[in-house]
Amino acid sequence: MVRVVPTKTADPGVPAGYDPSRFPAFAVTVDMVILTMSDSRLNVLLVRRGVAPFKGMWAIPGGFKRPTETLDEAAKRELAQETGVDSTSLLTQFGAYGDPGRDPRMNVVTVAYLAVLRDVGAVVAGTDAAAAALVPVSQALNGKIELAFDHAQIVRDAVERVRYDLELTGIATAFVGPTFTIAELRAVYEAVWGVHLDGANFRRSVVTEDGWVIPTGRRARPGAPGGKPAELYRAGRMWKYSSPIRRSQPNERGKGGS
Amino acid sequence: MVRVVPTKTADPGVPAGYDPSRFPAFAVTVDMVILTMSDSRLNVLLVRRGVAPFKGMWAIPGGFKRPTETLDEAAKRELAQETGVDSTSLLTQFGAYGDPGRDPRMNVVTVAYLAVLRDVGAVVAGTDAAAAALVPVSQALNGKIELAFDHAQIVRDAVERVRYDLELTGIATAFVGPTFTIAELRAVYEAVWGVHLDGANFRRSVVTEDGWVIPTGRRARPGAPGGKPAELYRAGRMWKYSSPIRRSQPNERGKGGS
DNA sequence: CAAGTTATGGTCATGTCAACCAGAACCCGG
DNA sequence: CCGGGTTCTGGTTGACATGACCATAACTTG
Repeated sequence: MVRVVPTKTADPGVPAGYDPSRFPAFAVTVDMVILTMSDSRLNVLLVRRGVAPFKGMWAIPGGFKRPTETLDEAAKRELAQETGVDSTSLLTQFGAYGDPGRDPRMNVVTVAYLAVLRDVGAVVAGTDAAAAALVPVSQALNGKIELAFDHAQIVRDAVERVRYDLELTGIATAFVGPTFTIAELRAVYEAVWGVHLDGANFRRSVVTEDGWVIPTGRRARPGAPGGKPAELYRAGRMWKYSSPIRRSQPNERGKGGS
Repeated sequence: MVRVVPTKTADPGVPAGYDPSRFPAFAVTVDMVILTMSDSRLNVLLVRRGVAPFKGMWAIPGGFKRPTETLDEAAKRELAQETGVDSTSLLTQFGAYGDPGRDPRMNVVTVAYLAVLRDVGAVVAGTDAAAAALVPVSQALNGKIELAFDHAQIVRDAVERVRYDLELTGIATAFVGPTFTIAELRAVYEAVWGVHLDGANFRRSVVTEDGWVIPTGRRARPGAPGGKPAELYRAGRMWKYSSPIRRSQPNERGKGGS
């Protein structure tokens, strides 16, 4: 089954029939999937294209990588350009897309980044409404809103990635504000996973995972329907791979996307 | 904290100061980290570079992406070219690398793929020993073997990725032959994670996860030191995210990488 | 003040998993 | 051929995690 192909193994980077000095030229772009929570739903930041191709259509923000910067730097620059947020920690590269013809103008390979932010409603409100908007990911994924290029697939992959990261890392705190209640944190899981979690059990899991959330002495004011005021926490360390809350299908009523 | 940046949001893909029709040109390559198990160690396939830059140094195989093919197709083509193996299922894209200066010749962005194969010793044996080799990843990562470009980092990231995938997917069966014993499968986990797992408990976890391994009636012949002949299995379906064996630090003596 | 709502704390039953033990089936050396 | 060593296989047990559920606290509105 494993055969030997002796030719070319000694010269990586040069496919047969190609002159090493003449390589196909590509444009490299960095595209950002900026996710946020608004009214208990997962939203993505979209911009309306002002130039051809796909002029007037919605797309995720992005831009050309410059030869003098790294991919991460390009992503950070784009994020700051779009939202004014300057934080590198919550930027995650999650995929590269290079299908031929994905950009009708030229050969473009794009590197996709995922950014998780707390409510960026201020950006949309302050900007020309036609230029940028936060839309629920459900609308962007079911075709309600048609996206330019292959951006629908990119958003789909980003959401899938954040679903995993929610379980494997402490990324959930990036969705909420600098101080938050356990219920707000639970709303993140419920929105992203599309499930319903028991409040009491969720709380126990979160507070026993020590170092993740840190209690501030204060309490939040209850909402309209009243209720006991919730304790306020702030984010502690984000760990890699320690799994605070686990996704499970057997119980926990809800959709539980399998 | 969130400020409005009205300029340019309507025109994604065009950084300030750049003419849209004149974008920086990059070469796009696809590099492969081909991992395999040899004598209970995790190995990576390296090739010796025959041309400048880094001529004579070890590197991971790769090549230019062609404008007419997708990234996945380019990876599949490269894998077949290097090993003769033609299987797309075990190819995973895991990262893109575009630091300025990573290739002294020109601006190159590379998309890295991970391939997990059962022993490809035949490939190396059939090739000129100077042209290709299987080396333990430990040697490639601790600097014992110096790699060209930023390939050391790419290999490091690939190993980290496979450590995760081992827990989250059924990729472990890709390391072993078409039929295998539970002990061989356990050796994969032990080598990749650097831990020691209890044989009895491992077996129970594997066989209860139904559909993953399928018993063939046959048994393997014991090795030199004897022992009860082990039952032979073949790989069943590979699932996504169902976690057969879990990584844990508290017990299971060994290094148990944290 | 009563009813409704949310947050928080606790109990309990179940399931999972690591640790451990025992027997089965092979090897080798004497 | 027999006994010790080794590996594989199956079973038991105890600690712990987790889901389901109940009770109380502390707020809201009417």
